Amino acid sequence: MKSASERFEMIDRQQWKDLVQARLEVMFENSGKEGTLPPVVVQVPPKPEMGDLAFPLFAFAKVFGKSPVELATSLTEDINSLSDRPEGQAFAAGPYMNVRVDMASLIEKLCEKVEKEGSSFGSTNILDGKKVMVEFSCPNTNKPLHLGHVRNDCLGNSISAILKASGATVMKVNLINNRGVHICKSMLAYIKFGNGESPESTGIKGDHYVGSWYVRFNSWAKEEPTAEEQAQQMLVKWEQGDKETLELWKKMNKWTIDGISKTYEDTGISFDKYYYESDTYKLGKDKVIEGLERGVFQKQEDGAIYIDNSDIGLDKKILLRKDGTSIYITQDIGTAINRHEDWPFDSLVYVVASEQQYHFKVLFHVLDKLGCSWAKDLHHLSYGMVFLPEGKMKSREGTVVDADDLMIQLTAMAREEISEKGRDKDLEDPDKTAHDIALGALNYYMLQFDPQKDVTFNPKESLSFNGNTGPYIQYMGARISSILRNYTASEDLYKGTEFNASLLANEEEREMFKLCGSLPELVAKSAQSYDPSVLCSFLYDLCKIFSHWYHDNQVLNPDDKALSVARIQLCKVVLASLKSAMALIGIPFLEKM
RNA sequence: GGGCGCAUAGCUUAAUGGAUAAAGCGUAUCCCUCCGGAGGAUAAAAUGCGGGUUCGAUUCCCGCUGUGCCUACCA
Repeated sequence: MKSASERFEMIDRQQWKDLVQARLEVMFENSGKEGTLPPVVVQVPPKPEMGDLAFPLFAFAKVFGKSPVELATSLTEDINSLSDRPEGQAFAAGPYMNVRVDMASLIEKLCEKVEKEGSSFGSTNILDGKKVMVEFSCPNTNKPLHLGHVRNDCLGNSISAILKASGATVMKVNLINNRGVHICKSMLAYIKFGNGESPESTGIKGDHYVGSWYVRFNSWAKEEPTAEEQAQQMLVKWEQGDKETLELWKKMNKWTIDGISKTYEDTGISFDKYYYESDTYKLGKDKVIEGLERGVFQKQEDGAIYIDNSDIGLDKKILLRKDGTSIYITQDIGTAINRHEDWPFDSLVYVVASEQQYHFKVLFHVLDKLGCSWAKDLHHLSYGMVFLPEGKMKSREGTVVDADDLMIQLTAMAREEISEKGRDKDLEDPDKTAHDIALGALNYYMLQFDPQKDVTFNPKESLSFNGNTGPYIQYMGARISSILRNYTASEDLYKGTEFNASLLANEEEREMFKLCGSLPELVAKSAQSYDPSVLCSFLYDLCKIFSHWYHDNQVLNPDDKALSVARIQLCKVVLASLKSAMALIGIPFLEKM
């Protein structure tokens, strides 16, 4: 059976692979030797001039009693003598047999496909009919977003777009963490020292304003030993529904959420549904008790309910406190079950940092024990931590990279660069362009690495628009757009000239078509591995080849109309591929910049 | 202590068990009478240590060293 991604391949590797396997078997039979042949592997040669497909023959040397080099020679002869082989040429390359496929027909097919599919080029149907819920962001309402949240948001937003492009119906959900003792801390500091001020009266963005009281609490707590206790008492009052406490809580929550919403808006992040922890934190308690009654959980002597995880090699985990109140995992059990009842998903993806891997392992196991057949459909998209050169970011010590500050800084840098390059007069709205460039830089930076891996953010070195960056990608899009505008302006010159795909035959042109043609399988791959970085690499590779190519190859040349028309076709395919992939990783496309 | 990761050029990152380990930044040197130089070209520079599996290991296995996270009746 073919794997999902192979259905989108422009070059039919499977066909070649089957052919090679079949011919090797014939050769083996004719040799009269005994034994079984190992399976054929097909790979991509490391350099374009080595062809499009490669078949290493090392593994066959032993059974044939011949060197891989000899095998490559005879296999190549055999294959090239076949009249009904797929279009293309085989050639021996040391211990490999490589294949150069016939590009002209592939190019024509690809151009048609791109023309037909337009901005949806690259999408696939591997998840058709699937309902996928993606939970991400999940901020606390006691402080503004920092770089760690930004990685989460970019990933969640991008992976949702990628899943959608794979045919799934996606529900993006955010669970606002708006209760708990940490929330009470900023409230308490505000009561003590706030003097009734507000974001409006101080002109400070709401989330930053509340965050400043959280910081204030922590400095106060260093002098005041009862501070922590007072915060705890406030939480008790909150849980008892104390009117004044609730009112302040509502007011301050709104300040923060309004502020965070602005950040979302500013960074292109959106959700289909918001959940609030204050509404959901009690869910799950019944489920845990139910589990106890069914004997899948146990009760300690002091009354706390726990699950024994020794069957999966983990420690036991408390699920309900001895006083009967919920903890973090109790709530997650409840919300998962609740969500599945609300919107029966085929899959639920939690975008949460790797530090919570243990938590999710336990959570999924608990749900499985509770008899949720869909527990196997839960996926923790665990991403690595974002560190600064000095180490981990700490809110309390003020060593965080603030999300808003970062955007402001990037936007200012972009705006300055626009002026420096004298582009103001060419742009309709230089400020908006600057903002889009900042957004491109941010998203590309956050998504270019393997999500699993920790990243180090060096502010000085990371904030760049040159080299392997979002703006570089945007720039190539703008340059191609510019060429296409020039073409349109002089279209009369080229009227009546037919597109001839065989004029696009140099290595770079072949490479670009091959790359663009592989976009659907790359989108499928990024969906299956929950990894947008695949698309970042695609974009960068494509732009790099295009940059080099158009530096040496004039696209528009009235003296050679056929060549110009062919190259314009290439530009169109590249541009469509860029646009599609950029949309999936949140890089705004710019006609001009 | 136990569990889960990670270790590739000076720095930040790539590389389905296969061909000369790929880029960006930084460094050095070139290129605008050429569709917009946020560009292009050239150069120096790397698989932590020790075993194993394999025809072949950056990739898989074991040990060591270093490093990060988790190991709450916090979230």
